[in-house]
Amino acid sequence: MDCIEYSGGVVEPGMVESGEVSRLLIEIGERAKADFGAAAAPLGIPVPLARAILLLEHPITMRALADALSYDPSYVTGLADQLEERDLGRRVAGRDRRVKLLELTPDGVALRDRLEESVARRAAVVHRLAPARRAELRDLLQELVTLQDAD
Amino acid sequence: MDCIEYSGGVVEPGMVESGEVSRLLIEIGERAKADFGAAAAPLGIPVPLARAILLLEHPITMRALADALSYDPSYVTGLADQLEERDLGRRVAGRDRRVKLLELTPDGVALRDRLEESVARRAAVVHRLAPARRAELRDLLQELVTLQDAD
DNA sequence: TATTGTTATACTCTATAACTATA
DNA sequence: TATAGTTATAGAGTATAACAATA
Repeated sequence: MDCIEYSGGVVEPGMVESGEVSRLLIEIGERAKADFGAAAAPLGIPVPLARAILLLEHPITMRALADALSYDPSYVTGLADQLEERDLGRRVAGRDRRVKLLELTPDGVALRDRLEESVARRAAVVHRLAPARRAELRDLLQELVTLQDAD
Repeated sequence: MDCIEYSGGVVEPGMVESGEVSRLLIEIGERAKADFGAAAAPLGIPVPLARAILLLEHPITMRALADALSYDPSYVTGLADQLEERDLGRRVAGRDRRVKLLELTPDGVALRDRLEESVARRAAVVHRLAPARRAELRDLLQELVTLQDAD
């Protein structure tokens, strides 16, 4: 037969590799986050705020930002507060008066550029891969995001 | 010319993609961790402990475990305590009497099997990928880990 | 009734610093 | 002197629950 016996039951082929891939994604995600933090720290920006800033290329709903970052909306309220305190971003009213759009100030845009550059320069984990392999990886990750967002 | 101008300076080709890949790795890593947590929660195991258990296929030094998990050794002390409290693992003396090996008890091994099965089954993020693509991804991630461990 | 965002709060995760014991 | 592990503690990160306003 084509299945694998486990003490807990029977698993379809392909599932075991899924577990392996999950473990690797978590492990490498942690390392990537460490690199990312090291790139953002000199600019005085903690990781969650830096992640938000990079997503603010266009104005975006607080809720949409929460979804994109996989954060609870209540946490995004705090991030938006920090952006305003630092004059990096502001809330603007949407047409539906329940929603608030978040957008970067000129200072925020400038910081975002510096952040992008710093992150790209210090992406130690990724930088070791040969360019062609890096492109393959980007395509796979992009596919993964797209597949999940389709739900 | 072959370079890209940034407000902060000039960046070599390939670096920008590195930043993009870093961002994707963090984003997907978070989603993978959420799936992982959902798989471990029914077994009563928090994420950091679950990650440790999956790495304990063979007895391993506390320091080696810390490195593999990218945790500070002081944090691994706490994880080892939790394993012992739950009778899932124990510390055993090494030949060098400074080091302690961590190994799973029979209960720990049983739990590890169930954990592996549950994680594989509920790896929602990864499961959407076609098997061939999944294999490519695994190879790339494995390459990434190997490259970094070579330092 | 469902959705957006906010507040207050508490919990989980993780590192730092100072220490002990062994090498 | 350098390395493995521990202790105590503090800080960052994140979610939960209850709520207000709008749809």
